[in-house]
Amino acid sequence: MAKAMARPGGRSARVQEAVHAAVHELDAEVGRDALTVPLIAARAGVTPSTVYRRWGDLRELLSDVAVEHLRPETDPEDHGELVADLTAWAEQFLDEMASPPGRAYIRDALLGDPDGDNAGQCSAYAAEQIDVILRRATARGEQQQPDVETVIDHVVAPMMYRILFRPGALDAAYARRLVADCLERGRR
Amino acid sequence: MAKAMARPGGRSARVQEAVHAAVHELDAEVGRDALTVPLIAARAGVTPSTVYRRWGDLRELLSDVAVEHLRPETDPEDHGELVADLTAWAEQFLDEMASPPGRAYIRDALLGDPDGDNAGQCSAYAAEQIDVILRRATARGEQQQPDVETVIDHVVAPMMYRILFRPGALDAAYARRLVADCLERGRR
DNA sequence: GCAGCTAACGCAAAAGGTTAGCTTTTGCTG
DNA sequence: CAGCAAAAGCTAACCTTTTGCGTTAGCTGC
Repeated sequence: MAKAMARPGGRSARVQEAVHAAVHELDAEVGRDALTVPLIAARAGVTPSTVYRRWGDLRELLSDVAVEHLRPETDPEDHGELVADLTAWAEQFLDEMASPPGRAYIRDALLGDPDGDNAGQCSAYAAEQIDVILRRATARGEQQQPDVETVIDHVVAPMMYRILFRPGALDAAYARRLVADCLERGRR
Repeated sequence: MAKAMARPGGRSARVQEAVHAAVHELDAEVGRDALTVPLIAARAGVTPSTVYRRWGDLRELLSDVAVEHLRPETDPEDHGELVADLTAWAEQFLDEMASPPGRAYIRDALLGDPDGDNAGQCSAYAAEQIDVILRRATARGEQQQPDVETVIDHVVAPMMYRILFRPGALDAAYARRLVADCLERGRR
């Protein structure tokens, strides 16, 4: 997330946008590992010292950009039933997060984040999506749902843990199993 | 984890040890953020280029050192019963990992780890400890245990997820609850 | 609108970190 | 003990990062 700006409108906002755009462009052109602050600054039409003063260093800048990529663009799809909604969402989440670019964004977001704000934001995104799904189920009158924290602990956390700490492959079946276990838990 | 050395004995080993020792000393003296490759190299009696050639950059070196810190020193304590063993281990694990130095080591380990080897090693440490606890329970004749993967998914993963992605506080009660839920799962 | 104020940016120089080519040392092997 | 190759030393160029100072641009109150 962008740092709180004392002057949200005007030049500050333009600079921030230009820098973020430059990161996107150069990431696509030269690749994530070849990014440097002077390179990004030149593309953004800004001096390097501006970037250093605003973001501190390259890692914090990339962390900000990564969080933008991890923000979900739409609400989860409605399949008419809690199990289906949650399963579909978990499958898509795992698919996106476990992909090479997904892993890179997660790492960047966690990496350049001294106070944990960006990481907290990532978690909040997932929590919001889950909350939407659970509220929908409530509106339908479905009973015995788990709460958001339970879903995070038993569905999101295992997937993220494996993405970060386990080299191996992850498939949709794993996501389905986690969701099934989690819902069964609430019914027993 | 140290890179595989073509010549495990002799100078290579001495250099590696000197550099690791220098990191430990300087970390204590000047603090984690003031560490630089030239500084570490000077303390280790080595030229910077040696460090760059062996480790690539500072982050990979710190990642290696962090994994050493995260290696458990002893087997988990034996309390005579699976529930007690697992609960005590989880409480201690959470306590260590959620502490400021613990978080710093986790971040360092994940950070300078292009291929995920170091992160995998961290996960393997936890898996080994859990395996010891479960084998003990088997030896006692306790039935209906979860397997290692289940404990990782439902106990380790939630704790690590919250440490990494949630700014908030974590207490021993959370660890106890996760263990209790996990064992109950196996018994239903 | 038009001063006055200050945060944010540009510029440039200095300091420090990183890389690369080449030489020397060191440990293994026959 | 002689030959070989891996690893470390050395040095110089390169790039990144920091820092101080002058300038611009957006707010605020009149």
